[in-house]
Amino acid sequence: MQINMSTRELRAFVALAELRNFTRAAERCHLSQPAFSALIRSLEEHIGGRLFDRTTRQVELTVEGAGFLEAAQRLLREADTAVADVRDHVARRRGRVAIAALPSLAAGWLPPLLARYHARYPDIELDVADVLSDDCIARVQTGRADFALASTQASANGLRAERFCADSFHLVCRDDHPLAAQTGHLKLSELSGWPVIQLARSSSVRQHVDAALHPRRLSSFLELEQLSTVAAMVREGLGVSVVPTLTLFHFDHPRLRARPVVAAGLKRQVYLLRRADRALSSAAQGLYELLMAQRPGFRSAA
Amino acid sequence: MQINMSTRELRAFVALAELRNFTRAAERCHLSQPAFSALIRSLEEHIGGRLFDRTTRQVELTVEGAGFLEAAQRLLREADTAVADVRDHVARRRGRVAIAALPSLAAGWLPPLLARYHARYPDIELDVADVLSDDCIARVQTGRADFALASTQASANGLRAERFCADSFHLVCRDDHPLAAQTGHLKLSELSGWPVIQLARSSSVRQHVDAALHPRRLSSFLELEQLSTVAAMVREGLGVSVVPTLTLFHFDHPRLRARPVVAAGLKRQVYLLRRADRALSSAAQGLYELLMAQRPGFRSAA
DNA sequence: CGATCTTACGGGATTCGTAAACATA
DNA sequence: TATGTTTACGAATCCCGTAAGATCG
Repeated sequence: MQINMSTRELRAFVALAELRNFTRAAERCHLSQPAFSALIRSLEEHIGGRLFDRTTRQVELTVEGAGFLEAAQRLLREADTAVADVRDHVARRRGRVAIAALPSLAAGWLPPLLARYHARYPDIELDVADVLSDDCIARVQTGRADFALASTQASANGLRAERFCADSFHLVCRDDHPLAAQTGHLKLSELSGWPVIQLARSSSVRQHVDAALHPRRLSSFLELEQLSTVAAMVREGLGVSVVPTLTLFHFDHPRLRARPVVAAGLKRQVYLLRRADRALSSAAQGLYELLMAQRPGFRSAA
Repeated sequence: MQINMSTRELRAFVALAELRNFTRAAERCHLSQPAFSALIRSLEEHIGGRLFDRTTRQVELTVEGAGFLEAAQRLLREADTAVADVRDHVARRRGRVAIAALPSLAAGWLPPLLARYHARYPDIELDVADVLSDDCIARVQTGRADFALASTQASANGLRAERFCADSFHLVCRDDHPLAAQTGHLKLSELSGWPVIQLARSSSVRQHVDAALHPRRLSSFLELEQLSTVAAMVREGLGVSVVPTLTLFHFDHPRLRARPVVAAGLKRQVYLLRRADRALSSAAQGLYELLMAQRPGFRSAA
């Protein structure tokens, strides 16, 4: 037979067991003494036996009550920590957020936002996977990431996608390059003939550029994996490159110039992907809200 | 901040977490669905955050709620076992009784009563110390025995004594002994001249006999520790002895005769000793009541 | 006789169930 | 539209505090 028992009853029981005095135990529980007495009596009735031997002058635990005291104290401790735990998680005093983001976002735009999040919730563990789109999706699907910022929509597969931001592209070249002679927008056609340093075909950046040019192709003589390497090559004058605006921080150098590129369809959409069947944890929700409030192109690129 | 939380709230939470459906979870808790809904809401308010993400069509644990679920299930398990434990002890389904009793009582009169107690409460552990009075007292004082049957009053020392029974004495001798020629009561004076086999001076039996005779003394030529040895010696015709009535079972033999002894003050009082500051456990109380109901000389010597 | 627990009882808060409103697939 | 949750609300219950009563040292 299962009983209804409240922490208040247990606290009353423990107080009386420790103080051996109804009046003082009632005070500790912020109850009138008769109310406290009734509480103890009801607990004893529920349990089906005396927990205390009492006269008007003396209150003592029964042998059975002494056994219950240990259990009651342990139960109270555990109940308190259980509640404190969930409160901590809800209040973001503890917890963990795991996200996945394209390297181009993870390296440039994300860090200052993560810093702000960490300053606000210093005891939340952060796990950022700077991986390509496919891995981003896999991590969200398997629950290893709470959400992801990637450039594929992937609306199927139990994921929910919402548009996060749109990233345009820039030409980057050295200041002594002919294309650096002008400022302002650049048409893709102006690139023809110039050697272009590109990223590997597996990267979403490269795929966007290729798709925008189709069926034309840039004259590429060098393919690299990392944008930072691309920047170094451009600095050496080996060629120019076309990169998303959000990655321009890689090319922040006195001798490098950037010009926006205009081309139909040359726009990289970034989506925020999350599981459709699961709500975000409080900690993840906090990061989500911060990212959404600071999404590039909507208010201020942080 | 400590919260009031009841097992009913926890059970409701666990039911909803498992069934993911308010209506069915309410049924399991024997509540109307709106009442159940209010219960969950109040639990969430106390905790300060959502435990479930719910629409009218879907109920899912939040990440925080999932963490709380484990704690809630553990808490319920422990609360149930704690209550079951104390109930078992109160109901004498489990427990332990330790008593101390004079060897003369422990060997003859006590065993059938213990057997009855054990038949009634088979899962109560029994611990009987068949020791002399001083040890009986010490065991009760130190808590190693719940109560004791001994022949010293020992009203001081934090013990409470109540008269248990009075034991008279018998002469025992072999059928060919002159004292066996008569039946009926025997005066102590009739013993003079006959060799008497006695117990050691440390035994309460011997002390009673000596006190009753004072300042006379029996002609003792043989002192023994155990009554069973006394019986063997008497059977051999080495002498007679004077022993408490309750120990006559040692002398139950075809060739042995027993005659009641009349003498002023030759009466052994047996007291039940218990700690004054402590009530008996339920298990001990059960044995106490059985022993009191069956005390020798008050109704029937079992 | 004084300190302390229990009982009695009226008032207030809590909680229940029914019924209606609301929301989502 | 059907299923299922929330809101509204009157009623029953529970629980508290004051005051009187009982009990033990």
